[in-house]
Amino acid sequence: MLDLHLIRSESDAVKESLRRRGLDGSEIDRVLELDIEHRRLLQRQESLRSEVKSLSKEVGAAKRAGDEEAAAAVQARSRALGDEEREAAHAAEAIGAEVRAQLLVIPNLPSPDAPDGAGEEDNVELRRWWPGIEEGAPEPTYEDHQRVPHWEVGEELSILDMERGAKIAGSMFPLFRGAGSRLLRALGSFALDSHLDAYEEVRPPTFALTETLTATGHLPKFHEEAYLMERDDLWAIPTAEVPLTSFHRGEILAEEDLPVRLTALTPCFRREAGAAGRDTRGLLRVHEFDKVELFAYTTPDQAEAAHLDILERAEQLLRSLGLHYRVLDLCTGDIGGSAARTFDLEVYSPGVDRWLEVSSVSWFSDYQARRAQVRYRPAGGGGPQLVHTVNGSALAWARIWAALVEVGRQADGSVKLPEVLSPYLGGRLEISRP
RNA sequence: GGAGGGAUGGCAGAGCGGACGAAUGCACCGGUCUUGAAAACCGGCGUGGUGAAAGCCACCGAGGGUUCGAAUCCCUCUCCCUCCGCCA
Repeated sequence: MLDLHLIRSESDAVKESLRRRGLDGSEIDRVLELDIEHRRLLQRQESLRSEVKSLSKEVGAAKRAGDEEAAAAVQARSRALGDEEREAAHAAEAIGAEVRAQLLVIPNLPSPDAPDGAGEEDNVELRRWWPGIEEGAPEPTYEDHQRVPHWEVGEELSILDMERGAKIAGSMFPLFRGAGSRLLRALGSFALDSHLDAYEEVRPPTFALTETLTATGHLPKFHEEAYLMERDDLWAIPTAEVPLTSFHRGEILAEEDLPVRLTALTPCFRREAGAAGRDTRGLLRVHEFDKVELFAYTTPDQAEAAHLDILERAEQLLRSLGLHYRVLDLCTGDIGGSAARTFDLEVYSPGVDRWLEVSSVSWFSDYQARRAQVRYRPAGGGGPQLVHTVNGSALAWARIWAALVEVGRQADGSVKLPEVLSPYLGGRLEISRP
């Protein structure tokens, strides 16, 4: 969430910044209004409280002096004030809760560097890459045998079985089998191994508490998007960003320990509630998929470098897999609520003739850190400061799987996989008809 | 799942109804001493809210309650430890 002090002192600048996201500023006015009332009530409560406390001390002193009569008199006064104080406290608490609820749904301020725009169509393509581009190869065109959607390739080769997935869990829960299942596992291991030079591998829980999803900004606003296990009040994580952001929740880190870099391979669960009926085929949009996440807690000064490091690592994975991709700089209208700046990576999928989002690399400034209360003690002294958080997918593997089997499809229907995966596939880089 | 024991500042650990935001030790930061360091000694050393400031308020796992007054008493919950049962 945003800093309430900043909203008070720079309300016009905050509104101006949020206007770039298409907000009209009324939510800021609402917070300011509530905040003024909250502080008024708080002051009243605190002064009553202060008086009760000093009277209580008088009672103690009188009793010690053996003056029971005086003690009883002061007690009576204090009791009356105490009742008043309780009322004031409830009033202050109620409106304080409103302030917090309102703050929780106000999105982050976009970075000044993020391009302006209203929606997806205004995102800025920064660059494209394809195999051989460095040697001057032209942007690839694709053969007819590559123009087969992955769900058909998957069925032909018995490596993806959406029907059985649906039988087990309902539609949009994929089931990989045989060489397809092994390919998915290979991709995850390959990605994790690629980052162990700088990132600590973590295997976090797959379910998380409400607080944990609130810390990243997934709650309260997007509760429709996440699976909830009501009986135990646990949410299925929509991304490893959720548990990783809470790894240090409520902690104060030493500046010397920053940046803290973590990576995790987890399943990700999404209800896709707003997307009913769209992209229902194959792996374009599924309720469960595996993803490797790269994550860092940083000082504000380290954030940009950490953000670019994750972007570079995600791109490097795509290049080593030989996939045709593009990098988008998301416009202010398309950036997620918690982020200040986001780059998306999209892979070209010849079988469905679309660019598929396989990574989203975001800088959250202190927005999530404030919600999660993750701070660091500056080495030069002074009070604790909020860290910055950055993260990015590296990568969303179901969609990569889809692109690989389409791009790698040969004229005879078999699929050729990239060389880098050889160690993870026992040297079997070809998938052919069973 | 059953039975017990815990949770206090960065760490360890006292306090168990009034002068306690909290003893003491360690760690840490200044200073004295020293050629320098160590030791010793002196001083400092939590977080947040509110206020122009002085100050005031909150926080002893979390949430409720009792009381003039709660770290301390009561209730609920969470987590940790020990033992038993069950289990991949």
